[in-house]
Amino acid sequence: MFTKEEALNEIKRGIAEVIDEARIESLIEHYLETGETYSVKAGFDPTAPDLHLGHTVLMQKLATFQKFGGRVQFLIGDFTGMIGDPTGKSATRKVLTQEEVRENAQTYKEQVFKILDPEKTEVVFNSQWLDALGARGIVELTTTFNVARMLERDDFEKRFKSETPIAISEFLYPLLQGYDSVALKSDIELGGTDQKFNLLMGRQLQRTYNVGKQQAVLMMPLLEGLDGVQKMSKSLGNYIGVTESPGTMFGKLLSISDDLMWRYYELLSARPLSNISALKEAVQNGEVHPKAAKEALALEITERYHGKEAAERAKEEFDRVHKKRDIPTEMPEFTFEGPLWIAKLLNDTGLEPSTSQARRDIKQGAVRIDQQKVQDEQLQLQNGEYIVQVGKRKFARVKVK
RNA sequence: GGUGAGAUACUCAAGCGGCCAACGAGGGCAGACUGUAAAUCUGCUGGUUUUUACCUUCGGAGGUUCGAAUCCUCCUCUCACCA
Repeated sequence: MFTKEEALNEIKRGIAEVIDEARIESLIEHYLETGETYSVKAGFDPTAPDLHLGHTVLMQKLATFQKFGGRVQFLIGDFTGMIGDPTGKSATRKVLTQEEVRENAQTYKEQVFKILDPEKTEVVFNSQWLDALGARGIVELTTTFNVARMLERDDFEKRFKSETPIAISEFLYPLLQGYDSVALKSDIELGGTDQKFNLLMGRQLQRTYNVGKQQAVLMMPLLEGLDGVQKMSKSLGNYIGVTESPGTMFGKLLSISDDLMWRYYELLSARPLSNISALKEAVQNGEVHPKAAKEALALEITERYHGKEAAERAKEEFDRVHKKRDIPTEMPEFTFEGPLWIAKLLNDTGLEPSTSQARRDIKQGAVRIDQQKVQDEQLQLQNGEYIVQVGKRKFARVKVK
């Protein structure tokens, strides 16, 4: 079992903001006394899920709640997805078919249950109750709120002042998301900091609709990407996707800076806080090498998505290439007709984007054949098998006939 | 609707008739150093085996000129101010 303090510490770990902490406290107290669980809601977009570690921060927090008596309401916003959360960028959204929503939900489940306990998770779709709401229900819902309050939302306010159009449907989004909390009678809702307005709406509506309780709200920060500065996102290329290969995942995790490592420990690791602070201390006074700490993190995360064996193989492979300066066991293979100019070969194998770039790298001593630096940029490869390498990471096995 | 400013390589940003494949910064790649990194130092960063050369690039289309990213005309788009 656990103590209330333990639970609260883990729950508050890494969070950006909490509203109504007292309520969370009493929910946990109640659970400890009576064993009665409570519900924790989090909503997700039904568009194609391409999850990266940034998304998993929220999942991790949900998993924490599951450890401490929480029941997760994993909400897929298939109805609200039609509107799209109003960021002001894209006004209209493609409406997904039933089929697509189901497929995406399936993908979510596959990825999400690597973190969440399926026994304590309920997957729900908001079309279930929002469809039933009907025109009458929606009109009623809109009477509970007024435009002035709606315009308090940051992005609405900005857009209104700058006279950027706001569709009426966009006003509906926060209301509908809030109504989800009414329908689900959630005790707690989790979301990103950007969701604050919507999350509070849930609280407000629960009171208006006399649900008999008001949800506490917990907001998670956005995870920094590999560069340690900007938020992790696919478009910035600083992400680690949960479906990436074990080798790639391990390598990327190991390449983050030491500072960022602690942030990742805080937000992504399943280790208890006490364990992490002990580790941090050990690193600070030199007992544990920072690299060892980073390896442990990389192993933990890689293992979560690919299993223990694959994670360990990824580590061995990484050590082989980087520590021993050896060559990897597997690499792409090519066969060409010889004789072949080295720069052309580099270009043809995709190791270099152009022969010009290849020449530049040869000049710099970045290109190796069978571990030997290439000096002559005019080098012609004759028949044989070679292992060609550019920089530290790019390899290919080449057969010349 | 009117007036003014602008559109340059991945991004920002110089250049304002030849010395421009285009200053500089960021990013990226590579080398050294390491712990794999980070920090630091160095090099490179349109393409092409004619590599002290050639070809294609400076919003688009034309034009002036021996020669244009730079000047002229039209077009498209962005921003600012006025109404």
